[in-house]
Amino acid sequence: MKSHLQELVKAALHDLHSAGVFDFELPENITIERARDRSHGDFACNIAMVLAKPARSKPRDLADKIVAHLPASEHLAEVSIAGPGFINFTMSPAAYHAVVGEALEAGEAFGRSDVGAGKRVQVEFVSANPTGPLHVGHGRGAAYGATVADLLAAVGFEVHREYYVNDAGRQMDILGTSVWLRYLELAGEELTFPVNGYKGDYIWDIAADLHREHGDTYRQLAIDVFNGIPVDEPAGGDKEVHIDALIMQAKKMLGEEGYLLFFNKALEVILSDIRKDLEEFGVVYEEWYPERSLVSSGKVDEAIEQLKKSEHIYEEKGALWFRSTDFGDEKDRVVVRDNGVKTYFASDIAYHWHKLARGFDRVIDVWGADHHGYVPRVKAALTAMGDKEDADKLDVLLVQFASLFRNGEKVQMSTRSGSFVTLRELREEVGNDAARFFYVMRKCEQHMDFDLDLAKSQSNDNPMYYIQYAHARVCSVLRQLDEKGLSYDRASGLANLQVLSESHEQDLLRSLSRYPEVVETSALNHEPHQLAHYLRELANDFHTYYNAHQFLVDDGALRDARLTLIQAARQVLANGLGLLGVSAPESM
RNA sequence: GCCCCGAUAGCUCAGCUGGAUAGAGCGUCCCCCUCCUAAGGGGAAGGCCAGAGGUUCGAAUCCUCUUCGGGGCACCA
Repeated sequence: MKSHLQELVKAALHDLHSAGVFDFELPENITIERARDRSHGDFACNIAMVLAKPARSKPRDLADKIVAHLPASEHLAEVSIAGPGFINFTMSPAAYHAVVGEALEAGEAFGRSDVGAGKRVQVEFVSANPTGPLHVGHGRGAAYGATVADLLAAVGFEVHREYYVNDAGRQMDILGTSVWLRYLELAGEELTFPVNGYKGDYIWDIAADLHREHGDTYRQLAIDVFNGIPVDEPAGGDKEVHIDALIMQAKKMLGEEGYLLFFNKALEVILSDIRKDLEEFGVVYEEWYPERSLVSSGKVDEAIEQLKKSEHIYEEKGALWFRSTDFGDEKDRVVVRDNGVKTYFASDIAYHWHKLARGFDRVIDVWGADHHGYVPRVKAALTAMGDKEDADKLDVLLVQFASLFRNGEKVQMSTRSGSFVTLRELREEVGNDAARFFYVMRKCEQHMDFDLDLAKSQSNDNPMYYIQYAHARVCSVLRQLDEKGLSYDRASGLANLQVLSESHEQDLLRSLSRYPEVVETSALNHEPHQLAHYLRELANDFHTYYNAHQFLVDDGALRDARLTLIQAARQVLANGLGLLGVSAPESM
């Protein structure tokens, strides 16, 4: 509907332009908005006020001219000029009735569009280090990223969902070493577990597996393992130095093969757990991209070479620095440490550089808001290696923290103790549907209070149940047809939509017609919450209608029309919930 | 100190990228099942859009400053 009106206004403007009324360039985009107030019609256009100045004309006079040049359209019932110079459009009943037919005919495809056709977009999200199970913070990134990706796909983009696996680097070494130490304990050694080691139960599980499979093959005496290792923090030492020394010790005592056994086992177990967790959450990826492959394929070195070519690299205090301040970063960044080890940032530069080389038109990263300081340096690197245009292809969406609330109190989370709330625990407690819905109900830059009790409650307090219930109610009504011995004929329903004269029916039709617009703006703005809010409004329209009128009436034509209308509503509810990764139950 | 995000009804939040009289839900109060699931619906009350300037036909929305929350400022990942 909206795009139709834009075409009409555009045509009128061109008409006026060629008639010589305007001597300036016509605007590319014409804003058409839904009128907030019904008395202003269905849509409003502010173009006359926008162009009043360049046209050296009063807004209302200009509006008069535009209206006079509007092409005729069967979808338009009325056009009027109001207020300071708004052009208000009222759509014809036929325009709304057409939506019902479209929704039923297109089915699951209704609401999809092709505005993104021909464009490839990559969405990278979650990408949590594979050092333990996903926790509730990752959950928000997962739900948000997956929904943004699905929305983009719905409006025609070719979407590539990717998980960057940080399977190289120090954190992974700490993980492998932690598993080995637990293995030693299971083998009967007594030792003091490092403060900085990973302490979760899952580490014990992995160690137990290895001990079962390999017995005491990799056992060493604790006294030997800790011999010469600088003391840990509780003993007055430095926990970082302590753990680094233990890693070196593990590598030395286990040999490359033995060390890799522990390292890879830990990685494999945890990664497959993460993968399973996400799959159960309805989140699937086209690709799991390992950091190790970047290193082994030489892409990290290539990236550093490329940076050197760009002459934004210098050496100082034995380290190699990228002069990111040339591109607006607040300080320069180390790429290769004085010990010759490349930083995580180096991998990340290579990774993002390679992303662009893979030919995506847009690259989206979904990050936790705590990584915001990282954005300027990554963009700086991309600018240095290519140009500003490359850097502009990267969109970093920062997701703020989510706090869980139970019984009105904040649930404390701590990774330190290893007793954090995992995504899996959350899913088991409130269900996948509620988790997916609640995570995207708020826009991503908003801090979120996740109310566990509300997510579980089966009442209209809970917006997800409210929406699902509307869907189930339509299904229930259709089931009653047989029981009541009544018939339904869709063709008759579509042909008789003009009998739907009740205000509740008008409201529902109006809401249904908005759906394609909502999907598009939600997708292009990366704002799934808009869709969530829309669905609540649509469900409200339906419930109100349900309470005010009987659908299974004796009048056949009216019954067919009403059932056709609510089936269109059911389709839109199902499609919208589907895009959010939430099920649309047929009965509740 | 610097950077990012937020501040809208008692509470949790929308507000369609600058539009017409600021909207929902919850909570409070009143009302609606001999009727397709009351897991529902209707109504009332509730606001100096944190504060102060600015930009223009027009500001909750854009800019500056201030105040208060949250997060971040490594040769960690």
